[in-house]
Order: sequence, then C-alpha cells, then structure tokens
Amino acid sequence: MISQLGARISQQFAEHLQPFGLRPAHFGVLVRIARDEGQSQQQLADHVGVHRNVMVSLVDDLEERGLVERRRHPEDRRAHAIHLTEAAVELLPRAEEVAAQFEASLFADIDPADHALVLDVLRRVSERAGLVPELHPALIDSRRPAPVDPESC
Amino acid sequence: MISQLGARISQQFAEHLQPFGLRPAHFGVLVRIARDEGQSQQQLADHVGVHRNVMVSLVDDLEERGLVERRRHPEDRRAHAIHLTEAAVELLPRAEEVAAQFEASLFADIDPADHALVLDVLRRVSERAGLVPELHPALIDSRRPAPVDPESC
DNA sequence: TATTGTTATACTCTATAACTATA
DNA sequence: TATAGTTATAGAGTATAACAATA
Repeated sequence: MISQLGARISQQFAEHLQPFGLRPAHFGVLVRIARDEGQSQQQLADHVGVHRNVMVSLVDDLEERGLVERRRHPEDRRAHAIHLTEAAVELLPRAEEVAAQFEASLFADIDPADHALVLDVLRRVSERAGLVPELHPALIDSRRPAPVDPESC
Repeated sequence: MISQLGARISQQFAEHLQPFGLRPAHFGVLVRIARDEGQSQQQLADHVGVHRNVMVSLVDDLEERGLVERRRHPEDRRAHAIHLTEAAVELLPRAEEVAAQFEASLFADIDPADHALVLDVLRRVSERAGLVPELHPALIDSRRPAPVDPESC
C-alpha cells in the first residue's frame, strides 16, 4: 500500500510542479542546494539518494531552466560547485508553498496530531528501511535487512 | 518521503519474493484471485489498479509458473476465468507469511498502536489520493484534486 | 589507485494504440 | 457500438559500464 500510495503521490506532485517546469526530483535537488550552496554533484547525488550519473542530467535540466549554475569548485578541480540563480531563489519558495498545500490537501481530513505522528513514524521506518538521506549510497546496502528464507514458513 | 519510502519498500519486498519467483505485482494479483476465484482479467486489473494490457503479461507469468489457470468464463465467452492452482494454494500462505514478517521488520521499533494508526491513516490518505482499489480506473481521474495554481503563491 | 563528471547502453515500466472475438 | 483479451510500439526511468580529468 505504501508503495502504491508513494507512486500516486509522486505522480500527483509531478502535476503540481508541472507549471514550474519541474519534476519531483528537480524540486528535491533545488531544496538540497538551497540548504547548502556550492555542493558538488556527487554530494547532491548522495543527499538526494540517486546515482551521480542521474545527477548530471538533473543539473543539466536545471541549468537549462536557468535555475542553477555550475561554478568552479574552490577546492577540487574535478568537481563543480552548484549554486542557485536568482530565478531559483525567487521560484523555490513558491514551489515549496505548492508542496505544502499539496501535503495539506492529502491530509485534509486527518487529525493534525495523527498527521504529525504518521510522518514521524514513516521517518523512522525510512531509516530502518535503509533510506538515510545523509548517508552515502555505498553504505546503504549493508544496512538492508536480509530477506526472509521462504522455506522456513 | 512517502514516495521514496514506497519505492524502497517495493524494491526490498521484491527481494523477499524473489525466492518464490514472484514480483510484488504477481503477489498482489494472487491475493486478489484468492479473495474471489474466477474473476476476469479485466476485473483483476481494476482491483489491482493496473491496465488490462499489463494484466495479460502478469497472468502469463503466473501461468508459466504453474500458479494460475485460464479457464473458460461461464458467462462471457470473451473473458477468461482466472483460478489458482493447487501449487498456488500451497505457496500463497508462505508468501503472505514472508510479507507479514517483512512488514513486522519495517515496524519493528514502532509502538504497535502507532503502527496500526499509521496504516489506518495511510489507508484514508490513499482514498483521498484517488487510490481506491475497488474503483474502476476510469473513475479515478475525476477524483484527483486539481493542482494548485503556482501564481497564487 | 580512487574519485568527479560525463556519455553510452541496456533493461525495466508504463502508456497508447490497434487488432480479434465476442457482447 | 462497446468490451475482453492480446500484441506492438514508444517513452520514461533506472542501472551498469566505461572514459577523461584530476585527486
């Protein structure tokens, strides 16, 4: 159920972001850049939970949309330092407001205390499921619980 | 977050089902058939929430695995009546046990009352998001809330 | 030798259209 | 005319491997 719900939420969130010319992944990347400007693409990929190959095209898209800049990284000549443009600084709060309204609409008939509890529990379940945003992907696999042996049932 | 969690849960559930030679979608179809034997592929597709085209290959897979049979539908010569084989009747409870253990492992450090509450809330959110398992897909679109106008933020 | 960004490739999923046989 | 099952095809998304530049 969580999987199906997640897929539909992502689909609907994509519709909400369409007027901005963004997909959910773009939004996630922008939020991460805003939290800490000048990160490398590799760092962003780790934080968002995608492979660095995917980050290339995400940053490509955002650069074409005029929302981010690839600058020279001050410490590592291999890496880019990714920064928001002024257009992004203007756009991001509006997109975040749409996201907040969307979440509110989903939980519209849910008691606010229950809403908060659900998000807190899901956050803890996410960690248990190996979804640790701050963790390097290479470390995630070892945290995955091993599948159950079907013969033992 | 729900979207990312759902994707990872689906991925991990797939690993748990791999020893059975099943993917999550197959498991969902089997459960639906068990609930009401002799349904048409179209009915199954509606219940599971996929297009009837997709159900064709799902039933193909299950038939190859020897888990379901396509019999003549007693009332409609266009349709098939899908039934579980004895192998499926033997396998399904074991797969359901694996699923239950997997869910338990995800919520292992969550208070049981909170666990139940979360699932209940998510069920209600799912309905609000247009995820109504018993509803025909054609009716779902009209239940989707309209995207927010970004200019109003 | 390892890492960053990049490109290419393949594989899975999904969405759409069209066809047939029935209703 | 509409529906059930089927097939084919195109597109998005994802995963893997390889490469040049740099650490």
